[in-house]
Amino acid sequence: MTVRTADRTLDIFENFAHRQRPITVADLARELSLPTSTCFALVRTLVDRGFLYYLRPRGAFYPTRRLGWVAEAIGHHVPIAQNVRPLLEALRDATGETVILGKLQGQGVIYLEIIESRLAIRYTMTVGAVRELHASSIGKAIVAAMDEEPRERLLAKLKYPKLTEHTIRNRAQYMKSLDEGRKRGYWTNVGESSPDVMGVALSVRIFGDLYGINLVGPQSRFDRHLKSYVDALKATVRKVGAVRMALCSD
Amino acid sequence: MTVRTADRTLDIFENFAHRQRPITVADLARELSLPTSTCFALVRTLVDRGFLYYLRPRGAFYPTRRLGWVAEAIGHHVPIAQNVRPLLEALRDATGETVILGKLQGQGVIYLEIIESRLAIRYTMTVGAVRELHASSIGKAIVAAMDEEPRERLLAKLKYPKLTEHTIRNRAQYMKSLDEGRKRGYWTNVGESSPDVMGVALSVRIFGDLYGINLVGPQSRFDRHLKSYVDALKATVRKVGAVRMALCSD
DNA sequence: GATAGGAATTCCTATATATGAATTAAGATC
DNA sequence: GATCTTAATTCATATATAGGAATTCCTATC
Repeated sequence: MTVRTADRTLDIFENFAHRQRPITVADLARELSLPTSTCFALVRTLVDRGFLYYLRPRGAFYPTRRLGWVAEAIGHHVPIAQNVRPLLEALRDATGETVILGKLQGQGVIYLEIIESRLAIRYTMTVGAVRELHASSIGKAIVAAMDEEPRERLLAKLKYPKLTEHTIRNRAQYMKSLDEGRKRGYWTNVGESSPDVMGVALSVRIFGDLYGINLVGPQSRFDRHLKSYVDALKATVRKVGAVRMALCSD
Repeated sequence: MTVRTADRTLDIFENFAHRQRPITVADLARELSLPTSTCFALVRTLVDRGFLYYLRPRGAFYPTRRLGWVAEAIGHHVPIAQNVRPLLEALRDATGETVILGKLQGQGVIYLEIIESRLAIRYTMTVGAVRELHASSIGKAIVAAMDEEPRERLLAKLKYPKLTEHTIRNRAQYMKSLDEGRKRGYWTNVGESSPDVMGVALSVRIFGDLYGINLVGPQSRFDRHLKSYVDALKATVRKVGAVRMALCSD
C-alpha cells in the first residue's frame, strides 16, 4: 500500500529536523527502530547522493545543505506561493490569527500554506498535515462547494470518528452543519477537532481548482471578534478568487 | 550496495527542483524511466506523508511546503552554518570569487558550503556534490594535512582518472603537487578538473575535524589577483580555526 | 601495548517490493 | 451521447531488499 523505504527516507530527514544535531548509524537505528544494517544502507545511499555527510569517517553524520537547496528550488515556483500567499499574510496581519490554505486530499484536508499568528496563544500546525474532513471548517467549506455527484461519492466513504465532545458523529449532523454554513455565509469548526479551537472557513477556486481558506485560533478570541474576522476572510477570498493565471503559463 | 527506493525518492524531489511545475504520475514515470505502477506507489507514499499534493484528484501533483519546512529546521542548526559561514561570506566579499567549504568523503571531496561569486563569470556548483580528490585544491590541502597512516590507506585506493589535459594521472605527480603546496603555503588546482578553472585551498580544523576551504574561479582572474586572494584565504582560515565550540554543546 | 567493548560494515536468505499485465476510470472526439 | 484513447489504479509474482548473524574495525581503558 505504501513504500516502506520512502517512508524511512523521509523519517530520517524529519528526525534531523527534530534533533538538529549529528547522530551515528547505531543511534539513528535505535531512534527509528530499524535494524542497524538497514539503517546503514539507507544512510550510505543518502551520503552517496550528497544529502548527508560524515563529520568524521565512521562517526556521526548530518544533512548537507543540499536538501535545503532542493526545497528552495521547488518552493520558489509554486504558483500558489507567488500569487496567493501574500494575500493570506495580509489576512493574518489584519486579524492576528493563524491563516491556513487547505485542499481536499482523499478523505481529509491537507494544509498547504500555514501563515502563523504572532500572538502568544495561537494555532500551530505543520505544513502537509492532513486533518479529518468532518471536523474541519475548511473541509466543510470545500464539501459544500463541490458538485453533487463527486460529493456523494466522497460522503459515502466518510467515517465520523470522535475527536472531542463536539465532534460531528454522523452524516445527518454533517449535512446540517453544511446547511447552516450556507445560510450564514461561512463555515465553522467550534471545538470539533480540538477543545477550545475554533475555525471559520470559506472555499475559493484558484486556477480552476477548489481550495479552502480559514482562520483558526482560540475560541475565546473568535467569540469576541467573529464579525470582523469573517469580514476580513470574505475580503481575502474575493481577492484570491480574482487571481488570474497570468504568471503560470504552463 | 545502495537503496534503490531511497534514490528514487530523492530523484522525485530533485526532478521537481528542475522542472518547477506540477506533473502527472505517467509523465513523472517517463521522466524517471520508472514503471508507472512503481512511480504511482512512490507518489502515493509521498502524498500520504504530506510531501506532495494533487492539484486535482487523479491529476498533476506538486510538492507541498513540508520539504522546505524540514530543510529549514535542519539547516538552521548546523554548527558550521552558524559559526563558519559568515566568515566564508566575508571571504567571498573580499575577493569576489566563489568560496567553498569541503570535506573528505570516501575517495572524494564533498562540497558542504558554497558561497557563490556575484561576478558574471563565476564558478558554480551544487551543494552536496562530490568531486574527484586528485583534481581538487581542497582535496590536496586536506590530504596534505592528514596523518601519515590514514593518508597511506587513502592513497592506496586512489585512481587518477583524466578529467582535462592537466589532470594529475598518478601518485608520483600527486605527491609532487602536495609538496609544492607545502613549500608554497597553499595548494592549487590549475585546470586539472575543468579547463580554465583555477582553485587555491587551505585546510583547517573545525571542532577537531579536518576541512578544506578554497577560492575557485576563472584562471585569468586568479593569475591577476593570486597574491591578494591567497592572503585573504589565509586570513579567513586563521579566523575559522579560532572558532570554538561555545555554541555547540553536544 | 594489549585487551575488551562497542560500533560499523558485510553477508546470506526469508520476505517485502517492484513491476508487467490487466482493469477501471476519465476525458477527448466525432 | 457513444466510442475511443489515454491515464490511473489494482494485482500476482519474479526479484531485489531488509534484517539477523557474523565479522571487521575503532577506540577507550588498563
